[in-house]
Amino acid sequence: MLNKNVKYFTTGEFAKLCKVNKQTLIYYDQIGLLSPIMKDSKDYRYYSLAQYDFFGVIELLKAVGMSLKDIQHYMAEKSPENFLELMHQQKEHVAKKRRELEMIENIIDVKIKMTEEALHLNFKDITIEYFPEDTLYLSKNIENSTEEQFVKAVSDFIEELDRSQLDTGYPIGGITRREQVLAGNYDNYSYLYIEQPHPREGHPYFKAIEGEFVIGYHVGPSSKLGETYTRLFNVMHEKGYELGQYVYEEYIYDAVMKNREEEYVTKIMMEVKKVK
Amino acid sequence: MLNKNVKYFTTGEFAKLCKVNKQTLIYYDQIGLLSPIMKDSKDYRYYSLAQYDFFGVIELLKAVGMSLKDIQHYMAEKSPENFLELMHQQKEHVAKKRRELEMIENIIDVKIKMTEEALHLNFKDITIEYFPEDTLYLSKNIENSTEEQFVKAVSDFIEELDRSQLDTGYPIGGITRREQVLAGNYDNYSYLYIEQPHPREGHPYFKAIEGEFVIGYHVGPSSKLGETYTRLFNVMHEKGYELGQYVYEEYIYDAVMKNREEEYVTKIMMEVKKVK
DNA sequence: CTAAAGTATATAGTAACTATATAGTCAAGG
DNA sequence: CCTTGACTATATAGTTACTATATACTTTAG
Repeated sequence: MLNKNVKYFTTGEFAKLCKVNKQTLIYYDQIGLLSPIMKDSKDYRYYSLAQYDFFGVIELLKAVGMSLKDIQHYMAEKSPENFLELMHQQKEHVAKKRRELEMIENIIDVKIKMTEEALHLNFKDITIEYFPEDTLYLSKNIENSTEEQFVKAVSDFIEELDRSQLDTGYPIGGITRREQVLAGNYDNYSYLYIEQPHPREGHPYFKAIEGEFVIGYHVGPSSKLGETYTRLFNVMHEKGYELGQYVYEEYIYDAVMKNREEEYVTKIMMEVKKVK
Repeated sequence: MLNKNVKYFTTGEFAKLCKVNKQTLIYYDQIGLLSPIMKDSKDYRYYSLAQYDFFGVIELLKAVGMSLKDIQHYMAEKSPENFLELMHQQKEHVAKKRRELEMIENIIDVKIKMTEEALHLNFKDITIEYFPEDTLYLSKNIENSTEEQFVKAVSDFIEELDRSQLDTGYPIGGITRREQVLAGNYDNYSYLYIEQPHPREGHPYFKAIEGEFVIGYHVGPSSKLGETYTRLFNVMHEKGYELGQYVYEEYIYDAVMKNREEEYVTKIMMEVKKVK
């Protein structure tokens, strides 16, 4: 490269150039990945500027997730052809990682939105709110399923979220049919769901109907859900509403809760309509 | 969350759900990061679906680069406020990492382009080519610099490339003034440069002039550059050209070269103009 | 009732550094 | 010339976040 016969860098200088620990260069030398172009009689290491380019390639390959061992193997039989192949592979790989980061950015936005909402929340309030139409991704039907079927359905659902990148950062919720709720079977969900603010083509989505919902929060174990449902029903009747077709339950995000509160909080959203 | 009083997942089931090694869950339990909601008399672990959400947050925080220790510290004093702050920090952080990946994608494209060019190259050929105007980012002037000044200039230049994200994947080259070349001082560069195919605002760029260039390759140590320059001058004169203002030298990328070729290859691009 | 598949603990190994301890080298100032 | 501080070196141990292995107990399917 430049003035390569003129000046060498000591380990310290070269480490500074490469922005790594001096020990890292010594380590790379030890494993034979990048050895100084020259060592003097006192075993002092000297690097050339050309080796900075070489280090740059190591950094690039590391950045795309290759192990030092793999990098070393590649370097052992490098050729323009091999390098091209490697770069084409890694181009794909990096693009995938970038898309993953973009997903994470979306998830973070969702978490922020959800947490901000949670901050202004009083778990004792029961409200009636209008929700616009909302797109949900549903699990297969799990009504009246056995434990095993339920576990399998959950696994499949989560598997599908992963494979199709449908994990939006929203919590996984459960949908219970009106009839089950009225019979007091609050845990007998018909579907699991996850909200999809930006639905994509090619998936069988479910549209939650727009309309009015009675919203309340259940604090405590699900065995006592009945008490909260009773409170919700009371408010519902008072205000002149009757139960719609589905009830939606979501778990309020654990990582957000204050530590000492050991209790679970479940958000309950009941579809309702005015009594005629 | 869902049916939380109904069904627990065994370590194996939960590991499958979370797509991690079973041992990883045991490890998380050991360090107290994520312990099963319940252990039976035989010390079998049982996880709830709510803990899957919790695991998801751990994954998210891991994905943004937090250490398990930091995650643990956060979890020890989690609150909506802390979580919000964390998410806002990490949003920035992730965006930065995404931009880094985007840069890597660009660099990979450049490497592919360069390597494909190198594949069709015969180092013995000397050609005359027309180059359109090209934007370069230059180091400070290093003509007649001492060794120390040179090392400092290189460090500063690379530092600046890093800080301003000007590392495009193109090699770092050197520009020599016509007078130095004619005097045989091929190593006395006036500037270092790196090509900037997508120049950004706010940087003092140098425009390499468009025009015709004599292109040749020097194989071997820079001490023998003179021989190659002589060949280039011969071709230049034969074709009725004279030397322009600057000569550009680039090192042909080491990681691309076949392993057994120990020699350095330098690409030399001489600005030339027709003799009147 | 046995075999396979699952659970547990304990321990060691891994990658890619990173830190520490000890010792030799060199350049600058008194 | 000598000392001091900033370098250099090697050797070894520690770190993180797993991962693998060995051994033993438990559950489940045929």
